[in-house]
Amino acid sequence: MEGPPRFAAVDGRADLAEGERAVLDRWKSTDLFRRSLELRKDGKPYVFYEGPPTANGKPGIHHVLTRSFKDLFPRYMSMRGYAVARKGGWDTHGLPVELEVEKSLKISGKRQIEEFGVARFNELCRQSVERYIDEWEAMTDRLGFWLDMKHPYRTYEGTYIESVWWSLKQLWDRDLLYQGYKVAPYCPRCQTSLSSHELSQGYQDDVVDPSVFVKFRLTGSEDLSLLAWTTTPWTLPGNVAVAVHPDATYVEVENRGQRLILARERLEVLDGEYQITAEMKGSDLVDRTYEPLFTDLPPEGKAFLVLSAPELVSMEEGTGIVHTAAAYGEADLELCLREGVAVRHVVGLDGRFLDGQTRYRGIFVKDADARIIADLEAEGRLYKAGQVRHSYPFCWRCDTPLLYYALTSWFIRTTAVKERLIENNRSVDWQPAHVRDGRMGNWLENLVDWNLSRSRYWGTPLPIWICAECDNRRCVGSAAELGMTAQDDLHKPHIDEVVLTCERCGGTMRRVPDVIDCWYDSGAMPYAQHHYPFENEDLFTRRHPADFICEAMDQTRGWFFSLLAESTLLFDKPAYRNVICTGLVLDKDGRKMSKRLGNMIDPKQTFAELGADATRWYFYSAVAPGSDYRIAPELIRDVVRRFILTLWNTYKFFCEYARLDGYIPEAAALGDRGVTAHGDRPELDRWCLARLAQCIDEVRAALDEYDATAATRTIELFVEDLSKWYVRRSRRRFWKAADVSDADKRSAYDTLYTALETLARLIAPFMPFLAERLHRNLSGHDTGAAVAGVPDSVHLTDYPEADAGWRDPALVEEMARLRHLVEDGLGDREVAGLGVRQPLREATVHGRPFSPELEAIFADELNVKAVAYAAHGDDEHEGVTLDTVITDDLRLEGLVRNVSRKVNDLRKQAGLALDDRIHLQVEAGGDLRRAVETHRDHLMAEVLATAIGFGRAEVLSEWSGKIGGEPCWLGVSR
RNA sequence: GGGCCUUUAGCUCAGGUGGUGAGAGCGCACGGCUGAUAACCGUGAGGUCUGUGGUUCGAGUCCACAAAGGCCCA
Repeated sequence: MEGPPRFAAVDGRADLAEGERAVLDRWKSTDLFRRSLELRKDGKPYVFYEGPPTANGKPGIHHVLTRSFKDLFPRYMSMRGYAVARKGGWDTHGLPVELEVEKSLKISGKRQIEEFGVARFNELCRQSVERYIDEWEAMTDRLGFWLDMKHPYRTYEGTYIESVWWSLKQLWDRDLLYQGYKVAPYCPRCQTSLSSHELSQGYQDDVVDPSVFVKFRLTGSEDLSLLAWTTTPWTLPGNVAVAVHPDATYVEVENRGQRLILARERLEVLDGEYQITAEMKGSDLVDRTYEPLFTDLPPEGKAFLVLSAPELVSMEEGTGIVHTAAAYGEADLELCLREGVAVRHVVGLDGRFLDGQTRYRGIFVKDADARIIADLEAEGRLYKAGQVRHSYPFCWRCDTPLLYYALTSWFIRTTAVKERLIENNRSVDWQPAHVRDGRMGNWLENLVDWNLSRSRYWGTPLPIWICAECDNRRCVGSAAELGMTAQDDLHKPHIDEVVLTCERCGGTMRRVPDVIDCWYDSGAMPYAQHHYPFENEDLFTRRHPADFICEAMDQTRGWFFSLLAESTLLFDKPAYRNVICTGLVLDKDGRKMSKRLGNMIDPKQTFAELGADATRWYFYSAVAPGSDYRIAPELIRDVVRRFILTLWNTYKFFCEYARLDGYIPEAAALGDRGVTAHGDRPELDRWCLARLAQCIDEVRAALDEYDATAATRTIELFVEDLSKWYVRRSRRRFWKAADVSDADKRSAYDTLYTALETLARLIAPFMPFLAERLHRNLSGHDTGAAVAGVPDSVHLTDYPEADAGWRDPALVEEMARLRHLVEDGLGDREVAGLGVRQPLREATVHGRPFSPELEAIFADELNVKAVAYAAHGDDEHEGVTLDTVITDDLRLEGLVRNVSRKVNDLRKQAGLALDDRIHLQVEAGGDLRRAVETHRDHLMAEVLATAIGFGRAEVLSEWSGKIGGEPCWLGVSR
């Protein structure tokens, strides 16, 4: 013994969850997160952006998934010496928040919100977004995710809104912000458009609607008409064009005295006999004009002509000629805007025809269908009318049939920078890689202008004021322009009371009542979280773009896009360089988690039962990023058993023996003996360090490529090798009764210590708690014996770097060969029916000779006295053959080994300590007695006996039975 | 309707640029070993690599189509 134990005793049970809580307490009481930031504050910045969640719902296991990755890389880079600020943030605006509040107030719709009072309503929204903030913080904390939640950005703060206003003003000044039309599903009773989420709730099947075939008479021809089909006759007064497929074949037919044009593929819609009189391409029809069906509200500008629209024309139904009402169909509007065709409404916001539409003025559109059909019939414009059953959307609140209706909206001209967006996206490293040109790339290729405005209440107000007199428009880029500051409440309804004077005519300017899409808020976080450009210009410049972000796959069109778009529009840069998209979290059967199926996993429970480390490790190692995660408690439990406990037990093994022997790792503490020089270590130890070096190299390479899966699997393999080969092969070196100054024992300690100490740092970013426990004890902090300068936390250390002297690929390969040959030999033993306890004379390796040290390992594994080699050709498989002749000597050795095995069992049963010495009593006859006598010294050493007596005696623990066919009694006492 | 992803052993997953008999862990069966750790070692059973075509001397891998499931967008 060299002194008091340097290492604290290690519990047999790892008790992971309890250990994690203790580590958390220590982190808190020693202010560790702050200290870790302080330590690296002069390092090169590594920029991480936190994608803000909305805290109006409880955090789920899928949030744990992304947060695990969000923690990993900042921790890794911090250990690499980078300064990694990690500012938390909350997304606070938006329709989901409003809907939650509506629900809690038991009100619904804009009218009722206005009656309730927008000021009170928005105040409730503000409170509601923090409802679950405690749970979010608790989850984040318990996971070990180091994120500054004390100084988060919130998208509702005045400073944040002001930065957003600044950015919109930038766009305004460059003519990238404009007012236009957008067709949306619209409820005329609630007088609001619906989001796609609301829309999907309101579909009804088997809705009966009219099916109408209408004749559009070509200009300059008495009786030749284009035949078109629609299920919404009320949109016919709004008709401005018809669309054809330019590549399809169209025919002119005579049918029941009428001359019609339709697609050849759609002739089946005709009733009765017909005769084809001409054939043409769709493109031949383009630009032909026709006579309008209704003339009482003529559009101003180009209208009533045939347009080419391959995306609009289906050959599955209808006639191949599509009636186009610009204001009442999304694709219709897009087409008309593209072709410069006039867009005008014939229906008001209440769903009734406008006064100008004299024939149907004031009639609700759906009620006008029958009259319109009758009028067309009377005027000879109807080919036929019937009914169809199809699914049609209704308002989920009031069951009113929804209208597709063009509303005034404000747009960002994202299409103007489409090429830059595509280029910037191409510079991003996506994980998984296919997202870049797949999901994201395709989205960008089909980019449309960003519909920015929402006619709602709880959001960043659109900072545009319009003069009531002269229609002059002004975009405001700061609070100061309004005589306000960022500390004022810039939300509705207060902001709506701010009236400006028109610079042009002196008239009154009022704000457009809309708020903006909350996705724009989230995409503004790189600059708005720092109140740029009003403050922190330097800070923003250094922290843009981000080096790393991570969110779930569904953010492609969400945050991933809003970040990229704003960064490109404002700064012509990508917003992030590396991004990990995680897949979904599914249950074990691949089903989505839902309350209904009862297959939800509560993170709190998982943490309490299995720990955050195991959960994190599962997410890193289970599948490649981007794939879906199937998750169940037993899968995480498997991580504990297979990996964590293996590591824990190796660590425990080391500490137990190191305490017994008084081992101290530091060279300085050992005077002139020092740590074992690399060249003096046995080959097994050099192999262990070579594997360690290989592991470090691979882990660093994987993390540098943001491949957590490869990194964790590499570590798993190393821990397996360490425990199941290095420790297994080295056990006797630790327990042999030699002083720790014994060079071989010292080398074993030095090697295992190095492996474990390095592993603690290697796993620190992945499993911050377990790593901390290992580090604190191995560094001596748990016993107060730490050497000066060794950090009290693993998270203040540097990430491991492989020692060049350790690398030895040839040795790694040679050991792998040895282990394969051992397998082969053990297989042979089984076939021969010879247990491994029975020594054999010789094994013959058909292959290259081993070095003497490896040969000894090989011989010991196979329990053979000697190893011979036989030549074999290069193309043959290497193999082992055994000499299975058992001599008398060999048989006696086998018997002794059986005795020592039994005695060690008795020691364990008697509860003796590892280093307790015993007195052994043996009663046996014949060969067995002879064997014990012959190998007396060997046996005593094996079982730590100070004496062997023959015959029965009073003992602590005893056994009787047969060994090698001979009756035998064994007893152990102190 | 469009885009993308997934499909390999009972389960969870690996299988760069196509190359001799398709892998790991868990589970199962058998055996061995153990002061070897909620163990360990060995052997074995278990696969039409979702299907159908194609390219090729050769396809789990490349191409096309199809099926099932998933995500996003219409």
